[in-house]
Amino acid sequence: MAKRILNNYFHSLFPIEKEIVQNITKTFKYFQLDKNTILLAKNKISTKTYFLEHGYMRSYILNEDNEEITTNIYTAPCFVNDFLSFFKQQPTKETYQTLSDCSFWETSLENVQTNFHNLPEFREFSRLLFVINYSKLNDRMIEMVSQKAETRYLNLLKQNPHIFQNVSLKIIASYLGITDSSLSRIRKNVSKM
Amino acid sequence: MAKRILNNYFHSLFPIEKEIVQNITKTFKYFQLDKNTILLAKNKISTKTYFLEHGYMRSYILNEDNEEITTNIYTAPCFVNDFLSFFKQQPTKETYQTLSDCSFWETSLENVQTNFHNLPEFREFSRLLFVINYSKLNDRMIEMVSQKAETRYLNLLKQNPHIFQNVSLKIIASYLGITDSSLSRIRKNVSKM
DNA sequence: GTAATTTCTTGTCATTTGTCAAGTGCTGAT
DNA sequence: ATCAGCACTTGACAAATGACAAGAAATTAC
Repeated sequence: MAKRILNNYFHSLFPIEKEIVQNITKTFKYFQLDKNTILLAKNKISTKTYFLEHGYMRSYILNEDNEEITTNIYTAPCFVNDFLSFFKQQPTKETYQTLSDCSFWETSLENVQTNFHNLPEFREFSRLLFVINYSKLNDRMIEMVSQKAETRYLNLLKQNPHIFQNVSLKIIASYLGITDSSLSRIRKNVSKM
Repeated sequence: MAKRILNNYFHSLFPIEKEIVQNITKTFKYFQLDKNTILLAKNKISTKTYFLEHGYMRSYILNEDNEEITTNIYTAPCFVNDFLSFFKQQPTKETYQTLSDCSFWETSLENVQTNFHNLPEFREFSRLLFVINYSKLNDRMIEMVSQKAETRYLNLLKQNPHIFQNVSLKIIASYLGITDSSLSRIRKNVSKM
């Protein structure tokens, strides 16, 4: 499998030499998963870092009533990592599941550590990836506390329209922090306007 | 001013040699701010990293109705950073304000960069700090989407009772994503039980 | 192709939270 | 000492969202 998409992802984030990217990605291995497969289960320790090349994924937790709360929806191409589990080598609280047939590139914690210590460019890249993820999470949190469900729905529809063709409304609803009934009503309202 | 609290903070996070910590913190400068002072204003670029030694702070944004939404409440001792602004050198969306008289240690981006490149232990520390912050933010986000206001209030009261003695209920309410009226009613309800 | 399952919508009603306005009590400036 | 402003509470009502159940539509399994 060609690593074109993986390599391009590095270039899209910040300026970096082709040779360095190839050096970083040479340890990445390709694999595929069918729809509705668990990539990383709750309570497991993440030992790999994953790049989602094609497809859709989500992470979710179970609340006290054993309902699945979708914490994130991933649209390829992107990295899919449980930072806490991966870097602190502790069990994850979340479950990572494919929402469509997916293709991935993975590499081990050891390879990441090696690159991190040997390649300043990889450190820059990792830091940037961290910061971008942190920032997205912060934006999402601000959205959750300061905007009503309809606004959050409209923002998601605008920023990520594809997921509405590929992810069930029930999952999107739990990502928005509402029930599927409420989302259904909001969609009805919006379509009337 | 003695750097005891600052130095101890490093040791409390992970095992690290005393000499290395002293090497890291030798460039930190001490300063104080009165209550209700802006540490870092919206649209400014953060050029310093701050360690809050004593006191309480918050960060907030303005929503479309120009209401202040508290994004974070900081209880000393802790680092107070706008990661995105600091590491990408771009304007911050948030304003950082003291909620009590505060004392700080600060150092420049250049010093952080130098330490980051020269000291593997500092890289580890930074990564850990980042992962911890990311994880806290993720937990908060999950709480916001999956629990009702009363539960969020009770959790905050349990995890951080001090802030109720030091931060106004209006600010705490906006941190919890509700109005001050609602928080007042919730408190009344809870006290009845 | 048919049955089973899942997804999505909708109705009814309850609960939570917001909005606005008023009132009380505290604090700080002069 | 007084006044202005702020923090907090409360009441009345409105809006948003949830809970539950039923049914329609789409998808999946066999």
